[in-house]
Amino acid sequence: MPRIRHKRLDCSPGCAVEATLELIDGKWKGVILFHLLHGTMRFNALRKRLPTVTQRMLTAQLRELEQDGFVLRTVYAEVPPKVEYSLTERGRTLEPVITALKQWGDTHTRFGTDTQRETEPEAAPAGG
Amino acid sequence: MPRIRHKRLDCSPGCAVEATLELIDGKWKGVILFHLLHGTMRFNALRKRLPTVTQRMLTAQLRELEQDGFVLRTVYAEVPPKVEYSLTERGRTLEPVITALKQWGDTHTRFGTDTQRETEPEAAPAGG
DNA sequence: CATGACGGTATCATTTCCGATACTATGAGC
DNA sequence: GCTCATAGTATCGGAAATGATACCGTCATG
Repeated sequence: MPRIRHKRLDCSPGCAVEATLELIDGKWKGVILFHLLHGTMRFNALRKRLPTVTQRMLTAQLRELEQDGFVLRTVYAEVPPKVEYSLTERGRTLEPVITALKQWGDTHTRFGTDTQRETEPEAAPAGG
Repeated sequence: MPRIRHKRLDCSPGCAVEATLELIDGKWKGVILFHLLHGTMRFNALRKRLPTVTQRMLTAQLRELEQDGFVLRTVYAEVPPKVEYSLTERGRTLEPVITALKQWGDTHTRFGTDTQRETEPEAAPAGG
């Protein structure tokens, strides 16, 4: 259970902030939750949304999210395998949080573009 | 700069979510921001609010927050030293985010009590 | 001189995170 | 038998985060 970072959340009232942060932290959870907010997705569909995540990591994050009761994992007895991920009711309660996170990012970071404009020289680090 | 976790935020629209998360992540940033929302605080005052944080960590988190433009560090030329931390305007823009985090925590975790009150047998799945 | 208060900094060791790669299982198609 | 597709799992190694502890600098007090 690598998700436990605080043995004791001794942080007075602000504690609730940390408690929440701890649950949705983890490098990919935020985005996963965000995508799942829009509907059920299969494992590989999720992977396509997260181009740089490894299979191992995606699985790990999904498991933790499942453990925390945020996502539901549905396995279909088919071949090839089919596994769907969706939010539980508890997972949906995170919507305002994810939304706040998204909105802030949209307004205050350079990632606030839903529709990538190809006319923008985004990442163009001179390689030499 | 230890706070960079994603080399590339290739996560489609949800990217903004991660971008924001990255800035307020860091084990203590959330709580620090929360406390600073209520007003300027001195270093040791902050420490008292975070009983389990080490001096080293608190300093580190504060520096990152400062680097990211969220907090303002004011040093007074006195002895013994006096350093005050307060939110910048940019820092205040995080208020809705912190609030959403706090509210979710208040409602869905056992830390939702300003005045410790364990009369709430929260539905704890994964009973370990 | 020694101690205390305040706010740090430096160093060391451990824990945890995360990526790369390889292996598993099954039915379809050739 | 070989390859493809899907969804994982197992193992190894390097990087980053975090904790513990000791040391720094200054003025006041005794």
